Amino acid sequence: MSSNIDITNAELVILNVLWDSSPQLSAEIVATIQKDNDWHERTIKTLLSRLVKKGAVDFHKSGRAYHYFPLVDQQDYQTRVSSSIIDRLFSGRISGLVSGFAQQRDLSRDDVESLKRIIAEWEEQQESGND
Amino acid sequence: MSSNIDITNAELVILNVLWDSSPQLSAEIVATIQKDNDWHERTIKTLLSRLVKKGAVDFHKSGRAYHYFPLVDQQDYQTRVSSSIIDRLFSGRISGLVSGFAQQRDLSRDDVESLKRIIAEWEEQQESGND
DNA sequence: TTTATTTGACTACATCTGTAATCTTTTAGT
DNA sequence: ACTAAAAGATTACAGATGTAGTCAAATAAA
Repeated sequence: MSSNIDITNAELVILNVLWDSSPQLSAEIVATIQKDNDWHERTIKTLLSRLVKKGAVDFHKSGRAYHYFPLVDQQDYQTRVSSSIIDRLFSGRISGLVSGFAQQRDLSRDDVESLKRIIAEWEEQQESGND
Repeated sequence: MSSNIDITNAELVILNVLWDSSPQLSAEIVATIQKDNDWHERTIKTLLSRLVKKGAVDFHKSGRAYHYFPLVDQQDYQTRVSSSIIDRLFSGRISGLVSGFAQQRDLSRDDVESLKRIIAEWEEQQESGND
């Protein structure tokens, strides 16, 4: 329901940093991002501003420092995007996604453990919910 | 490695139709798409042209009829996109995607069966490949 | 208080995307 | 052979996006 905000690929990089830890100063965000991307500081600031303008990020200022934090929930956003991908690319079948992924980039043991747990939970629910 | 072509959301709708069945005449494609979307015929033709221009789709003509077919492999494209999503949204962990999906939109029995099979295959491989 | 500096706000601009209208070519029918 | 119709090719155009430069405001330091 909440926050049907569209986040672009570039903006997502910023959001990921804020989801990882927040609030953060823009200087910190810039530093973090420049470890992996060679984006100009101004570019990062622009993306930050756009995120603020579209309501995905906000800040409170104290003195000259602006502390940024995300307004969109990471889980919400993740499920929204992945649902959309699964629908548009895999006709709504998540197993298609998993099997494709498994073929291309081996699953890790952790992945498999997590998947098992998800399945176990699903099966418990079936027993209680169903007849 | 093959076909690092970028497909936009709108173009993907066209490609899905062609992946479903090909070759198809543009009129057929238009008809199929207009069942679900209310896109103008010209819009659909434009998207088709763009797909041709970027090498994702081709056609052979016989008489006045153009028979379109996809050049990019569906599996390739699926894994490429989903890998990218998993990396950018879930730090490369597919289980995050599955569990988010499972929470929001119940898994089907088929999904669970498929997931089990994928896990079973993975485990077999572990035994043979690993010590 | 004046100034230098830091930080954000505003502006810029080419390319991509969604959405289509018009022009042109080819072919089926007369 | 000519003409109408069908299909694609070309052109259009506003808004989104990636990528930054410049302007302005606020604050810390002198």
